[in-house]
Amino acid sequence: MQAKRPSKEPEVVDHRTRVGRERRARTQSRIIEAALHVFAGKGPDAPVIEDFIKTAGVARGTFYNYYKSTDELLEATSKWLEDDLIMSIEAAMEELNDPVERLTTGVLLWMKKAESDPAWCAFVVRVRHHGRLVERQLAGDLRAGLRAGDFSFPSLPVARDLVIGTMREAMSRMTQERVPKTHAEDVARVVLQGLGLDSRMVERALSRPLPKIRRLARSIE
Amino acid sequence: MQAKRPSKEPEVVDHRTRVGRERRARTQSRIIEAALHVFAGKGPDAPVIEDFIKTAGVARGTFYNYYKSTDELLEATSKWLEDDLIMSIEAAMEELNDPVERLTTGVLLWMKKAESDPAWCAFVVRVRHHGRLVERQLAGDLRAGLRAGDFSFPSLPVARDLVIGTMREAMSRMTQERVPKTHAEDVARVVLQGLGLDSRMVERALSRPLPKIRRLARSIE
Amino acid sequence: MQAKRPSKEPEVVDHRTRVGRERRARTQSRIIEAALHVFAGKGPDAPVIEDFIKTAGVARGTFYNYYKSTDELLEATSKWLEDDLIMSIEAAMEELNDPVERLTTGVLLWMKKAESDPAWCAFVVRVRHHGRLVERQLAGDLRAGLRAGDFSFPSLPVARDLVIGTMREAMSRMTQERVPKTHAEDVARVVLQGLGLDSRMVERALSRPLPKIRRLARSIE
Amino acid sequence: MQAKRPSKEPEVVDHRTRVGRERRARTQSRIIEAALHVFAGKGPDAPVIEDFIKTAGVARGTFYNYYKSTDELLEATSKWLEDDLIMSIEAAMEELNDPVERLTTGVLLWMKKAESDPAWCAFVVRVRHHGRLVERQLAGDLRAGLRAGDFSFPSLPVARDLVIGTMREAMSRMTQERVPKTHAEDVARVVLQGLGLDSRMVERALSRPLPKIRRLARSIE
DNA sequence: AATGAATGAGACTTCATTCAT
DNA sequence: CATGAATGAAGTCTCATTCAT
Repeated sequence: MQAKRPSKEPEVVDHRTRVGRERRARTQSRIIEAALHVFAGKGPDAPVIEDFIKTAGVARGTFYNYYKSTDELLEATSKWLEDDLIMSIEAAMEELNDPVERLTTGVLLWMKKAESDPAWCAFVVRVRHHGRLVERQLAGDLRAGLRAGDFSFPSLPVARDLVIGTMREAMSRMTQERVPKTHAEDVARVVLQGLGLDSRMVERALSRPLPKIRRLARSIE
Repeated sequence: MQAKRPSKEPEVVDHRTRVGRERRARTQSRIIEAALHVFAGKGPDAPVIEDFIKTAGVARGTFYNYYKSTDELLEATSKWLEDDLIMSIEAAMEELNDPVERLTTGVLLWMKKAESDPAWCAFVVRVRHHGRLVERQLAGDLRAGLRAGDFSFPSLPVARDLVIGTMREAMSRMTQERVPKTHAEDVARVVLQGLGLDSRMVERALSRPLPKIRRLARSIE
Repeated sequence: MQAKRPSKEPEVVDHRTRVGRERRARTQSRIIEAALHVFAGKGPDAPVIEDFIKTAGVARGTFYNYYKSTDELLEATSKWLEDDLIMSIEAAMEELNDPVERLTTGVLLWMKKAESDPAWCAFVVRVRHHGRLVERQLAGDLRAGLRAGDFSFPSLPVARDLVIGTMREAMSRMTQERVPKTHAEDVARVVLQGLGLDSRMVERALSRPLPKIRRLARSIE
Repeated sequence: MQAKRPSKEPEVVDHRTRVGRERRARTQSRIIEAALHVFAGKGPDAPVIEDFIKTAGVARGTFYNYYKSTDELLEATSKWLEDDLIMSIEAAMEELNDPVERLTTGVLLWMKKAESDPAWCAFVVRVRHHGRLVERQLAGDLRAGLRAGDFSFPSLPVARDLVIGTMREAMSRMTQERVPKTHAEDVARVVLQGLGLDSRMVERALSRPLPKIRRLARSIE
């Protein structure tokens, strides 16, 4: 009650502001989601603005209200995907400590996600994007597993190439042909073998139940 | 002097024709070699005609005397590289029969070539080109090694992903950072491990001397 | 308190209407004042709506509540400036009759105003605006001075070019470099000389005290 | 005769090169000449690429083979005009030494040129372009005339404003209305008066015959 | 009135392709 | 064949204008 100000104004402004912000957020989502599909289908270089706006159903100018170039949009899409990833995979792995278990779980969840979310899979394959976080965690697990004597490989970078490279190719095939149900497991198996894990430990690692992840598929239609 | 050469060519070739033909061959070489570097540097999509003609030092119109589009040039460059590869690696492997030995040798020679020919390496990485021949031979060796009981992996396609993917990543890193002298060997080691080869056999396979190959580096400067 | 003002406005104005009207007037002022600065800085063609609304701190749509185009805004700004000018210079000259005195006073006051109001100066220079009134009065004074035998020049239009042109260039320089305190006087001197005024009369004209003007600087900050 | 080289090639190349260069020069001329008219008509800001290419009769892409922006074209056009000016006016004045004579001649020739070349006149008025050279020469003459005691004005910059400003306004009017035959002379007269030149000297300066100039009108149609 | 997101016409710019020499 | 100027379709980008809230 301290002020007599004609409290109509602030209300109105707030309402308008809120509505505007909501609309803005919705449009931005539509563009990013369109971008995900477009990039997944055509790669990072081929798409033209037309592709995005037609897919998103917005006007040419609207695009530029949000992004100055396709590069910027690519960046934003990658970032968005990474956030999504953190919500699904990274979070689930937080509680795991054993490097072998972590690595196994990581590969399995990643491949499962690729299966359940073809757009995400295609995007990662074509744009060759994977965040810093993934690389850092992978490097940590590899190093720890090596020290613990579980792994046996000649150098960290090459071990990393094995893990990343195999998964990439495996995902690449997923965008082109049907893969068997055991695909994720198969990939994990050769990767663990390649890292020099004892075959009994491979079996044990693969027999453990997977932790639940918050959502496997993104909500975008 | 012009008369004595083994002359697969038809005999009656007057001076002007010969000069023309040689010039033609020379110009085409310049364009292809330029293309190799350009594609290696910018990938398959980004380059524009300007890039090729500037690098090759020819006129705009000259380009179209040889290729109708950058796609056709990419095709030609790939083909040329494949011929080159056959002359260096495939030939050397013709005499080997044991699948483990063949696979080991193949990986090692491939990585050595990548080391000694950065443009080739960059091209393969960026353009993601590798010929049918390579895939076919690889598939054959994997199948044979599996049947022979040397290898142990859950499926042929995944084994292929392991080999190709690991090498690709390893080559990709070669275009960006310096790698140790043992790089080729390191890569071969994790790949063989990943295929389930017994560790003693891995050592034995890696200790064999490499066959000579006709030339490691292409002649273009 | 609201009741007592001289109230040219119609009497029965309820509170809401009055608030609205005041707000309207306030918004319009903000836009016009912003426009003055923007036009002064960028000239009449370069500015875009964005410039005006950002400077005025209003929303895009608000602009169109007042003006349909930047041209209309330019017109309005010019008009506003002219009104301002009448309140400052024209009014002060109403009482003068001698053409030489009027012309001298006009030039001096005009240049003084340019000194004291850089935005106005820049606007006049860049937009090349000066109202009809000024031209008419100038023409009258020139003709009268010529008839009276004080001036001596070959033609009215050329005399007008001398006066207007010299002042414009002098003002243009004021927007770019510092000018001495005597600038206004210096300009008046060469102009009077150019009009063929006898040198003793030039001195006499310049020694007369300037009439006061209502305000030299406009009230906008 | 010194060399046996198959002197066909150099010939051919030379011919082609020469033809190409000639065509290039011709196209560039067409663009510049079009630009002169377009800028003269619309000022420096309003024109769009379309205006130039339509006037010049060249394709859109051709424009960009020569200039990256309308600004660059404006620059080039100004430069070209300046070269033209040097060939017509500056050259004719080289032999004159007396500052009064030089200044009188300069003003007269300039105004004559403006009369005989409306496009040039309009360009100078709208674009407000005049080269450094003109300013420098003008400053020199004003200073010399002041020292010699012929001129009498309060400051060099203001004298310059008088000369430049008066001529600009006079030229501006020439683009809008018809001016009498004596226009050039009239302008010179008030300018000289304004600089404080004694009236008898004004008459004498104006009675001297004008030097011939190489060409008054440019050759472009 | 005021707001600001959305719009699309119209500008700019690139670049593959043609063609006369 | 080689040359490189000219071309114009296809893309990018800006900005005046509309409109629901």
